[in-house]
Amino acid sequence: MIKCAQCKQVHAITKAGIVRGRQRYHCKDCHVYFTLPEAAAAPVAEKQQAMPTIRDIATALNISKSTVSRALQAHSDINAQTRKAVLEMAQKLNYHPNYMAQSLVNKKSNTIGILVPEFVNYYFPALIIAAQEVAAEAGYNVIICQSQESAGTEKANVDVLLSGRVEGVIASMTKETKQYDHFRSLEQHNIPVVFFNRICEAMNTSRVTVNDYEGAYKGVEHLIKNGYKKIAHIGGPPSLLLSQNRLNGYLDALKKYRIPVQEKYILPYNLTGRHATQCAQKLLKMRDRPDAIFCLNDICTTHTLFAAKSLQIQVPQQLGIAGFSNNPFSAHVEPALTTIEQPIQEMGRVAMRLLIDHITKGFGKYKPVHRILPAKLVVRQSSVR
Amino acid sequence: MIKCAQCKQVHAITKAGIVRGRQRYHCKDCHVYFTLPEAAAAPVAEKQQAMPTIRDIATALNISKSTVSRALQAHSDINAQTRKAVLEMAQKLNYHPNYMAQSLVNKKSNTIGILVPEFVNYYFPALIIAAQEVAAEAGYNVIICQSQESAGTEKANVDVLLSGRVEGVIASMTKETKQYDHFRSLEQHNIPVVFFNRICEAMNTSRVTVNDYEGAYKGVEHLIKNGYKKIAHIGGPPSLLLSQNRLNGYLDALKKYRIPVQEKYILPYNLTGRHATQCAQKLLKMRDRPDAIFCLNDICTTHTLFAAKSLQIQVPQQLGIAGFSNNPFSAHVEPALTTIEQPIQEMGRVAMRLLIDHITKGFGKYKPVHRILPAKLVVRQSSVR
DNA sequence: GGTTCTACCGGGAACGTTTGCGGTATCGTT
DNA sequence: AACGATACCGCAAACGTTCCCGGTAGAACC
Repeated sequence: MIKCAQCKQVHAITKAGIVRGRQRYHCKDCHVYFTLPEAAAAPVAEKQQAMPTIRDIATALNISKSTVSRALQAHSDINAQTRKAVLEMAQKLNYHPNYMAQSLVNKKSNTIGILVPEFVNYYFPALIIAAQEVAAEAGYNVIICQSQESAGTEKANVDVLLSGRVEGVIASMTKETKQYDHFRSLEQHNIPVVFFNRICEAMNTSRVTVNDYEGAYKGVEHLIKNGYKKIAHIGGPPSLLLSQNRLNGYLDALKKYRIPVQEKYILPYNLTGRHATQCAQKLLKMRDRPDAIFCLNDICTTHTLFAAKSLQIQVPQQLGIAGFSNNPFSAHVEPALTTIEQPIQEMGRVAMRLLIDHITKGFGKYKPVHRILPAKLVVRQSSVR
Repeated sequence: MIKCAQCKQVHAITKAGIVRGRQRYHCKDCHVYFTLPEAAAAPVAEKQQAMPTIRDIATALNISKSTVSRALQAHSDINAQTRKAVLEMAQKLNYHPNYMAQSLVNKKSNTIGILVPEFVNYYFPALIIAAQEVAAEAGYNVIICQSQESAGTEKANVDVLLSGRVEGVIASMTKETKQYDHFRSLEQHNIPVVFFNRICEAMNTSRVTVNDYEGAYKGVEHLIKNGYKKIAHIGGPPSLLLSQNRLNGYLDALKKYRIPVQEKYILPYNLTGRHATQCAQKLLKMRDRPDAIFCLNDICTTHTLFAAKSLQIQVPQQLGIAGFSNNPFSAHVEPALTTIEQPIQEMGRVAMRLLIDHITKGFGKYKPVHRILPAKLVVRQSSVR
């Protein structure tokens, strides 16, 4: 129950925007706007005196702050002695330059945005950390945004990145994103974007993906060569390019080996574990049951494996399964999963390196490139009988 | 080969500090300081014109920037029409407030530091992402720093955080950190710190750990109750409190069940996979071989398992093993590992929530708390015969 | 002794915000 | 008609930097 800051009443309060993360309220009676006082300036006031500035150094040494600034930057026309004195005083006062003030005047935030749909799976966290690492080496901080598979929050996240004045963004789209205005808005502000994994076809930006088509092709080919003949595919949301590419790899492998495509064997799943299980069960309970399933990813493969086990279907004897990603657990389940290795960390590093390259080269001067990392087939027990 | 920016010679160049992440050089002949030109101001200049400010909105509407600022904040004494006009113009110009300028005047960075030793294992990335998530919900960005198990870079990282004017830090120490001046310096600047996992005993800050002692005790007790009698322990670096606590749990469990402690059965390992294997082999090649090993973590347990397999030692018949952490793969190796579950994500969330609580309460007003999350025994095949 | 050059330093504007304080209409009241 | 209250808006300082421009001292030169 929020009370008005003035009349102390509750009844006429409405929310009125958010300022710097804090909810702002409006009292229709008093016509007054206010935020809750709690996290007010109290701790800040204390903090302030503790943080010295170049001005403090300057007055302590009785010189100007211009000189201090230059001394700290090792600028050429500063006497060695004064420079020494400044550095010592900075040390003594425990001075730390204020990055935000520097960024403001330099018009350079040293910040890069990372925009991903979710954190629940192993994939994105691992990639983010790898990307963050190369950003840090290049002197950049990162702002991490999670769109939670919602196009709306994705848009809001781009606003945050814009306000943070990020110098570039690496991004992976939501599965429901169909409007690209927010990404275009980055482009308009000359902020380079590199898409990875879930790329945006409509945008002419750099991209890094794994070779989804080839990976799926190899996986299905492997199943065929191991004698499986009725190969199903649990795929991904058709909106994602990677789903399409993997599906095409699946289809072309069948075509190549003259295996007729059965529509009923192709199921798109919505990337949730529940649905993966449902799809697997649906396939496995068919009268004309497939004898192999190629899954979109290892999460899906694992659910398929468990579904098969609970239906007393032997893997790999009665059912061959293979997936995509080579998640860390994939080698350790029983039987171990055949999969297409996706170099997660490497993707993150490559995307970040590309982006930093674009940033330093300048927005106008680079040609977008599409880096396709090879997809390697890793054969384990789940597909070999 | 760096050439002087002036004389174009190479011989008299020395490094002279770093400015905003870029190496600065000094030519002793020309007495000139310079940085490499590449990443210069060129792209920035383009970027500038594209980013509107409140001034742009003000001139477009022929009002003052104060009014614009207040309108954007939904301040009380702004006319509804002008406010509407401002918001529309902001929309039209694609305005985004500059967070750095706001931070500068508000003396509030809305940033939190995360300081961890490494990214190679599953543990820290998972925890970071979980912590970042709750920070984001509260309107904070994070700066992630990796000390790479080096006390020196840990210190340097704290400087970065200080310069970023972070409002708080969650941290996990390096295994070699013995000086705490850098953490004290955070304290001096009234920046709250919450340690997790690898806590700093010397500092009176909040802490969140898993109950290491109890976990180890339960694990060893479980081994004893399953008939193992010669139980070894591959522990961690003695410098870390968690190593000590787990060791004590191990010792007390033995004591409780009147099993004599054998010094030779206790090996500290340095957290690398190689060394884990070495320790396991050393134990398993003893004449008086232990019949069970309790490991510091599941990484170590896995190496121990593989060492046993390669020595043809049957697990769990000839050797019982158990570990700590419940890594995602632990359930899937063969045999599945008995382990002490460590709620990683929960630790990250708890630490971040505690920190934000401290920040909003104000530095002076909170009492440090020690949150000890329960350690749950997860029994699987590796320890049951 | 005047001139030029070099080495070094300071003043002050600028970056994009917020906000205290003061100002000016407008309106109702007496 | 004079007054105060109210509603709304602008001026300018401040946040902590960087950097252009100018200034001054001493040295070197003719």
